[in-house]
Amino acid sequence: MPEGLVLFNTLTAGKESFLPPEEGPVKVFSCGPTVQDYMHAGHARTYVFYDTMVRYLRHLGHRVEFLMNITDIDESIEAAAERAGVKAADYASARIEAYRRDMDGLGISTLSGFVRVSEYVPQMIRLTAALLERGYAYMADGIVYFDTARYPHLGQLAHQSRAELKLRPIELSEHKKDLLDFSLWRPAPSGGARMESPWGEGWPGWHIQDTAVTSTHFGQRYDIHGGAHELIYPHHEAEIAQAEALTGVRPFVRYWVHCGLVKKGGRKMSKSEGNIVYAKDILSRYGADAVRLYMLSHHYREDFEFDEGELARKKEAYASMRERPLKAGEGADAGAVERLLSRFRGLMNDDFDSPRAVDFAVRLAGRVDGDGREVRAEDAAAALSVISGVLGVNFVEERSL
RNA sequence: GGAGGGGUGUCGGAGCGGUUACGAGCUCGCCUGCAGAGCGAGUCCACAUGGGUUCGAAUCCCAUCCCCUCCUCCA
Repeated sequence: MPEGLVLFNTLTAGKESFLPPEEGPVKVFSCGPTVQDYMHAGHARTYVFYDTMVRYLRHLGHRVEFLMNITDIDESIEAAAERAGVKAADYASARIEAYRRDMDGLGISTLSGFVRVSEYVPQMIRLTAALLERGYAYMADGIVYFDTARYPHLGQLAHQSRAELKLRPIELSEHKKDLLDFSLWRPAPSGGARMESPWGEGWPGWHIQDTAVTSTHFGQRYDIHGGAHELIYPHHEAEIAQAEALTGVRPFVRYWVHCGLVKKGGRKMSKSEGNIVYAKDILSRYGADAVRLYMLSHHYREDFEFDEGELARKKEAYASMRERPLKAGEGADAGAVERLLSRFRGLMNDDFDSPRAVDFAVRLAGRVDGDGREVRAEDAAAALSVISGVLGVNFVEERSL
């Protein structure tokens, strides 16, 4: 087992050793939700994973800033608000509150910022203006487009050439110079809220929203960008193009860490498929510990079928484990505890192998180590107390003061 | 075309170099007025294919075949 954390980087399509930045905290950004509806199990999986990733990085001693955006400007929100007969802004605010409740319910406690993109419109306008000024963008039919022909590295994340990318054109329009160009600013849709800009009242493009948030808080480069792998193209590809065109700093993000999707009925869970299971429902039925245990028992890069029976079994397993809880207390042998934790780290260091780490924790709760050898209750409890903090699952009963 | 994940006994599903995982189903037995539940035993030690490394591979390496997911918006 190689020393230190190794993670899979989509950009290089391979596992790499994680090297922290030369100075300052590890800066982590993950794509957050568009608040058109409540959080579903797929979102929950994603957020639980990145939360765990950040907990683990902190456990390793890194200082981490973890930022997530909330997309609260979107046609789907306007549409949902109209169906509900309320104003879009009110609708978005209510859904954001619901999201915060679900995030809390899931034990996602690592965020240093969970920000609404609508508060970053001035930055989006500034970035768009700068791209226009430097010739990386142009106007056509009232829309400001990013000129992908000017950026030579498009496709680096998806590992595809421009020709291959063109097989899947985005944002169809006859006014674009190139099939691959994407919008930075466009006129407001009818009935939608309007935002002032030098190019008329309108809306920011999707991709510039995240770039505005991260450039504000993280500057020209940051360390880890997360999100599900469905976002690689065009979203993440566009983010890279915008940022690097503007700053010339490559790579814009050092490690791209994409997670897999949750499926239901063989297809990815999504509103349009109509196969959604809401996070709030599984939380109330099974509890945060069981839900996290279930999510983390699948490796983050793996797509998996949402199986409620399996989740129910996790709940039972967790409940029976808690019937005779280990109590964190005195009498632990520091050396033995450290050996157990180093074993745990060995697992997590291999591209965040949470399924095996969870298995290890469950065994430890039964006072058995990874080799099936018995562990003293005091040592197991002390190690589990730390592991609980990393996985966000309570395996021990903390001593009440 | 690209990327990721897989191919294990009837099914589901572990396994990460060396003791039959486990669960479900099925079969038989015990129990029972019958059925079920429960208990016990069994379901011939299975791992996509072909090579290789090794004293030893489902587990590591190479090649091949097949399956699933994702690549408009989307976590």
